[in-house]
Amino acid sequence: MAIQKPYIPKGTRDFSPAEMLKRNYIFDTIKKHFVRFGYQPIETPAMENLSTLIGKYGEEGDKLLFKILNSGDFLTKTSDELLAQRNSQKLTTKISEKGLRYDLTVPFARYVVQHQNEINFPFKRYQIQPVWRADRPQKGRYREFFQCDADVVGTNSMLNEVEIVQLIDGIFSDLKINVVIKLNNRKILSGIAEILGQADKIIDITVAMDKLDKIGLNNVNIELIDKGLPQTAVDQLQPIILLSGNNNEKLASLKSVLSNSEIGLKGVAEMQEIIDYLQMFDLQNEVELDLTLARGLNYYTGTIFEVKANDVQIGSICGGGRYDDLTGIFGLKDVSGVGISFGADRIFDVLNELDLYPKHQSENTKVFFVNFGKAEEIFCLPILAKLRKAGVNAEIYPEATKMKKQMKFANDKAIPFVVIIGEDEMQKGELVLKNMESGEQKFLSIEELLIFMTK
RNA sequence: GUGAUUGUAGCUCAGUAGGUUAGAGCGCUGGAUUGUGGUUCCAGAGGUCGCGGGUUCGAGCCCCGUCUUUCACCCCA
Repeated sequence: MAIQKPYIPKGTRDFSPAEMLKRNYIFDTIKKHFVRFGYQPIETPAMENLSTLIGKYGEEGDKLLFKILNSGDFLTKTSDELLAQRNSQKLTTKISEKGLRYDLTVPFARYVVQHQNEINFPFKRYQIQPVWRADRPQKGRYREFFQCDADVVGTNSMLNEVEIVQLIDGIFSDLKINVVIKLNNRKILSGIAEILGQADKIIDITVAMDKLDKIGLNNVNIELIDKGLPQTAVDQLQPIILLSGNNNEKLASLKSVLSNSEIGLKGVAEMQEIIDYLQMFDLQNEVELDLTLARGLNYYTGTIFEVKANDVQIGSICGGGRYDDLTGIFGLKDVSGVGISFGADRIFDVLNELDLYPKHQSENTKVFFVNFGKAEEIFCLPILAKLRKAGVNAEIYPEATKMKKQMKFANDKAIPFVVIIGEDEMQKGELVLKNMESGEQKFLSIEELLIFMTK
């Protein structure tokens, strides 16, 4: 058989032990904060029924779903007529019934409906799992990536939004990434469209406004005209797009601009409540009310969150919002929820670019024993057992090879301490502990080693 | 999905106008140093030039296809 060069599918990646240490640091940090706010873990299958997924992410999203072929000889059950049509979309529904999940929110909605009688509402759940999108890969964009979601359903309180901002702030402070936390409210956007007399064009308006940073005001206006907005409405929109000042000033202006829009005022009131509450806390990162923030309008109905890293050019690393009726499509009405999703892979890229990882990863081996032979093994193994029992990650080289090779092994593995026990040490009842970073060595008794490694 | 772009040693990259035996740095292996890694010195190993086809006396280099990479748009974490 011909030898084939191994490779992995487009947009996917392998992660080495060193990379996994870094990734687990991210996951552990995020998880720690989720738990601290009372979120509980769930997991859902990698694949869902296509009927669960299709139509939830818009037309674009449907195209990006990975579909799984049915088992068995499905073509024999397909009519010649259908095959002759060569209509991929139509054929797909006959030969594929399952797909890989596209995000964690829709599977969560499905979960809530399916398990509604077991769930204790308000239900706070977190979920850290991979999702798949048949997108064309580019920077910060993969076909398989992890999302870390925290959502709470069954409560309308703005307290949830306040806590989510605290959660975001806590996580990125811990990861040492400087971010700006952007907030907006879909109701405010609706109000703006309403006072412009363009309620039906809300999506076009917000999508265009969202590009302000990227393409500039002129191009935004061109796009608005392009989408059929009258010049008068565009003119009326200008002061809103360019709204400046601090959050309270922005809210005050909005309040007067939106005075004739009930929904708009509701949005302003919600935002005001969140901003007021947040003033009680000493947040590490900037919180900014940004009217040009649009995001997934597919299901968001209230607050919208988005987080951007200040020091790295990459898409948003975290985003979410409130949805009033996510579970409605699965038959459970009036369950409001709000959630946030951390993009672990982009956070990984940001941390790599800024090299913000802690020096020593707690998952790594802390102390390494050089192996000199049988007698030394017998002497060392009980010490290793004691260390491990005390919670110290420890290992011994499995063979009595050249010391140089063993030292290099420990060095390559970034192990901070090496214990050397040969004939001399066994006789004297002491051991040599080498600090691999400073190169310094000292003699210790076994008891002293245990105390040193566990402190 | 649209338009570009990339691929040569484990990694980062040279490779002249198409010419005989494809190079460097880092890494790797061994030695200097049989109880000391990370620094230094010496030596060595390592290549279907992404894959398939074509043009040519001759292709890493030119042409076509394909896969992959990166980027913009769309959209998004």
